Formats: sequence, C-alpha cells, structure tokens
Amino acid sequence: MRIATWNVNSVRARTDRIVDWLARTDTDVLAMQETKCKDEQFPYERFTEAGYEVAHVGLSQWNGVAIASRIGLEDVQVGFADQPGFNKDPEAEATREARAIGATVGGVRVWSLYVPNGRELTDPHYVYKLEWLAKLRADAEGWLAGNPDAQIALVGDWNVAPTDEDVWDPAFFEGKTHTSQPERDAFDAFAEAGFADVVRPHAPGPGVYTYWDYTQLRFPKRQGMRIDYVLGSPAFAARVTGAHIDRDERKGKGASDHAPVVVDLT
DNA sequence: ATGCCCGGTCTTACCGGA
Repeated sequence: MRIATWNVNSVRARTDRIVDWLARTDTDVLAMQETKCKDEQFPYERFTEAGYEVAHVGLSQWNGVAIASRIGLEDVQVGFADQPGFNKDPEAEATREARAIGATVGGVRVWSLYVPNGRELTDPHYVYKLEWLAKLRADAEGWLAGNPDAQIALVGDWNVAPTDEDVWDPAFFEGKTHTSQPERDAFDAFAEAGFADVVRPHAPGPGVYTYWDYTQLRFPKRQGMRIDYVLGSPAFAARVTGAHIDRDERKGKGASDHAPVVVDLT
C-alpha cells in the first residue's frame, strides 16, 4: 500500500498533473491540501475515471482538503471535534475553515491537514495556528488513548519547520513564522503524544525539503523548507517499509510549490 | 540544472501563500 500527501495549490489548475502522477506512481491513497475550491467545483470525475473515490471539503477559494483512495474510503469526517475557527475581523464570529478531513482507508485512519500559516508573529492568525495545533494534538492523543493499536496517520502541510535543518537558511526566518519556538513546541508535542515522523528516517537531511517558494529561483537554488509531514501512530509506523519526497514533481511549468511526500506500507 | 511568482476572484488590483 502506498499513501502520499501533497499540497497541490489548486486542484483545478493541476488536475492533469495530479491524476497523471497518481497513475504513474501507483499511489493508492492521496491526501491533498489547498484544493482552493468549493465542493461543487472539485473535479471528481477525473479522479473517478482513474479509479479513485474522493472525500473533499472546500468552502471557498481558500484552503480545501481532500482524500482520494482506490482502496476504499469509509467514515469520512469533516473537521476534528475541537477544531478552532477563525475570522479576520476580531469582532465577527470565528468560523471553522476547510483544513481537516479524516477517512479510513486500508485499515488506516488518515487525516488530511492544512495547518494555518500564521502569517506574522504578531498576527491573530499566529495565535490561531498555535491553538489549532494544540487542539489537534489533544484530540489525536484521545484517539490513541482510546485505542493504542489504532493505525492513525496525520498527514499534510504542517506549516512548521521543526528544526533548523528544515529550512535553507535559519537566519532568513528569524522573526518570521514557521521556525519560532512556540510553533516548534506545538509540532514536537505530537511526537510526545505518540505520533512519529515516519519519513525522516528514510529521507534524512540536510537539504531535503518539501516546499520551495515560486520566487527568487528558490527551487533551482535548492532553497526550500521541509514543512509537509506524515506523522504516524505506533501501529501505523510499524507498517512503514519506505518513504521519499518526490522532488522531481516540483520541476517544470505548472508545478505546485510543494512536492508529494510518499510512504510505503506493508 | 529543470529556471528569475502563482493561485484565486466580487479580475486589470488585491489577497493569501511561507
């Protein structure tokens, strides 16, 4: 079984590329983030024709997460129980965004996650990001406490670079989001809760990234960030036989700014 | 080495991305 996560940065702008990639790489399950469309705009037919069922949640042109599977897709859940909401206007009511969808595939409870960016360290979005991660960790800890043998995979764009090795230049990110200590603490809390990074042992750094900014020749200069992760419960981690980051998929015209992260299971 | 931003929209300006 092969499972992958990919921030596709618009599923409509890249449908051909995504469906071609699925077929070419023999991937059974793909968690997508930043689909950037409403449910009624999602190109379901293209995935169905290729043999994949899709569960998607998209409420506007922002965010949007999905899981595509050719090995079944059960018990779809939009959002996690304590998922916080957000509103740019602090006076207005915070609403839950399309940043989390869960489904059971091949015996694995998969969550496709798009963690809030945070924007600036002084922005309310940063507070939202930290709370979002804390609530997810609390809920995920509960899922595992209720069933220590559960195969759970928390996958997606975490928008955190947990170590200095995970960015091309730590000095460049001083005073910015993604590398601050509170964000790193929030990310590390998942390991403490029993969810391990199953990719890093198979794709060690330095210089190994999953995202490269479109500007300033970041990709050819190999100036990227490792912010997309597959965190697995012990029973999930035990099934992992290999993993890699498909850097080639970042090449060429029409690429997402993120590469797919691929995990192979028994 | 795979190229000097790219999606989206209430589109020709601006928001969000990281």
